[in-house]
Amino acid sequence: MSSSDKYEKIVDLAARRGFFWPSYEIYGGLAGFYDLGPLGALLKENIRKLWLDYFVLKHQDMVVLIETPVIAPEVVFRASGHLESFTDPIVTCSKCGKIYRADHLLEDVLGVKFEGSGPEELTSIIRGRGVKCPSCGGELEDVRTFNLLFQTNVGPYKHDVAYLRPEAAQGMFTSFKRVFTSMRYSLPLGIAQVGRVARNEISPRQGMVRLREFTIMEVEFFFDPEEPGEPDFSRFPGKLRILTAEARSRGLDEVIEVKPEEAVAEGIIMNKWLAYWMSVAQAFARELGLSDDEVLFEEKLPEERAHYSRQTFDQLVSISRWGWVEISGHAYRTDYDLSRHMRFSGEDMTVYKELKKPVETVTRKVVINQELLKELFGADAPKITQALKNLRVDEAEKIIKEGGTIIEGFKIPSEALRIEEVKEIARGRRFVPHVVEPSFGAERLLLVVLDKAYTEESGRVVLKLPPKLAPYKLAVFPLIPKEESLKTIAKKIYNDAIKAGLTAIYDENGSIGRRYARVDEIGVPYAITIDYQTIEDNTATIRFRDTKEQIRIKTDEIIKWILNKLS
RNA sequence: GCGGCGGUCGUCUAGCCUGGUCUAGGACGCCGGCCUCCCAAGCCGGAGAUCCCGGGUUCGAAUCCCGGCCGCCGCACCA
Repeated sequence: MSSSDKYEKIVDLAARRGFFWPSYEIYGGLAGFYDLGPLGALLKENIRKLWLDYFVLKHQDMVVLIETPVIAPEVVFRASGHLESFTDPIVTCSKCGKIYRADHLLEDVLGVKFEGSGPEELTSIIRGRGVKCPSCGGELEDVRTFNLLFQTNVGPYKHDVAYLRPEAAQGMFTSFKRVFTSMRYSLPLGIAQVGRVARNEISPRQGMVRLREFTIMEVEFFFDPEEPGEPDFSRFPGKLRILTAEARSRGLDEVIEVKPEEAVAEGIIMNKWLAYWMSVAQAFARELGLSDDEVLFEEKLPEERAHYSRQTFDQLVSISRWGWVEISGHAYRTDYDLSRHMRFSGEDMTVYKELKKPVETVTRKVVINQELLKELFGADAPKITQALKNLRVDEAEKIIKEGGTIIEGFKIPSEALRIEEVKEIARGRRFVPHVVEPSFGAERLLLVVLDKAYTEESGRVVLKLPPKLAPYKLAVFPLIPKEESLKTIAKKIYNDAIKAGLTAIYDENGSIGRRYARVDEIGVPYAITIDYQTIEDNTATIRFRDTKEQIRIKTDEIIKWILNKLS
């Protein structure tokens, strides 16, 4: 089975059995949009729960979950930098149809920087300099902007422009103060969110891998850059496989294996919290059915990084058809976002931290002898004071040493200035927290999970999903459906399973083999069969999806047994 | 966005070149019945197709032509 075949089969299975399919199919579909079916919705929910466990609940002493809107006013994305950095000026060749980044094209041709120029400006430069398509020499069309943000309006007035968020992060930044105060002012603090985001990709292909609307699972982790605290690396042990930007820029694909704390010590990962959350991401991937050697952290090159990031690692996983696919991004966003929101909103986003010991600092200050100036210059004194006010200590010292100076035609004696030492006691300090961000795409994880779980056994599909992720946990079958007593017992077990909070399937249709095959195909890990022996001794068989083995167990212990297996 | 190829029951497909015999055939799956105490068994019956959408040519279009949508491949794009 080739890699492409396998992908085709997964997509086929997904549509046939109800994991996912292209949206709006009855109207011909819409590129970049997918529906999740009954099984897909359950699977995604289980992935979300697992993520929540790893990134929030296991860290609930420092990470909290919030929810913010999908739509945000324009100013948020002006502050975040997305309106600038998410908008590309592009120009199309009217002859061959090739599309170029207009500013990059002009940079290449004319050797001058044009970043930040508007489309009209760029168009007139193209016309004025007679720039042609570098590929075919054809005439270029007018420059247009392409923005990956989806635009909309709030309320009836067209000028109230708003955008659909391309990441959940901005909600965490704009509500940082609220969350921080409600969490009693403690750092480090992670704010997590699961939500829909939208990116107007120019040309989404790759099916479920690149969507125009998807679910992001994100943590913005805030910490004090000077005293970041110590992550407990022993919680998620193991090595990370890293492909550094340095190696990539030299054209190498040497993957190094290091413990996260060593990667920090060796300067490979810039920040210890960034490294810590990467180790959590690795452990999370393991639970999704990925072995450590199937996961790779690729450091992005400076030109590949988002505008807000100082260092970024993509967590890559190899799947059939598409090869290495990014399942999460790990960015060191520094204080970029909070500082920008401070500037645009005027809100103080700094955090106050008391020093363990107040620090006494001695600073030297320039003191102006106002009395003397008044005496000497009378009404002109304020003008001179104004001029002297901005002197630095070293400049004032020089004037004193040189016995005075001349300002605006007035001779200033050295006695007009003196240097004083001032003691200041600092009890705390204010700073803008720094942020590292682990960010996952839920639908991609769903595809990765299916890809890893998909197997075929003599022409039959067996979806070997980790039981925790399986949409349905058990199936219950009466061996001989026309036998009422078997049906009654089977239905009772099915109802007990539902009462216990499990997802279960009851099926009495077709031969037993067919029923097993049906549930294997959708990854049900345990199948319970009620046979004549059940009537005699109250035992039923549990059949395992992956091994086809069966064990016998008391019917009233089945639910407990399964719950135990899933915990 | 550009170029190439493609789109027929849930799925895979026959038919398209060479228009009518297509009220669109088959297989698998699905549903009902019979049979069967354990891995897609068999038999009987049934439901299921806007032939991707729109327009054109023609007496007549799944079939030929044009436009669109969607998918795949290449180029471009992908913070």
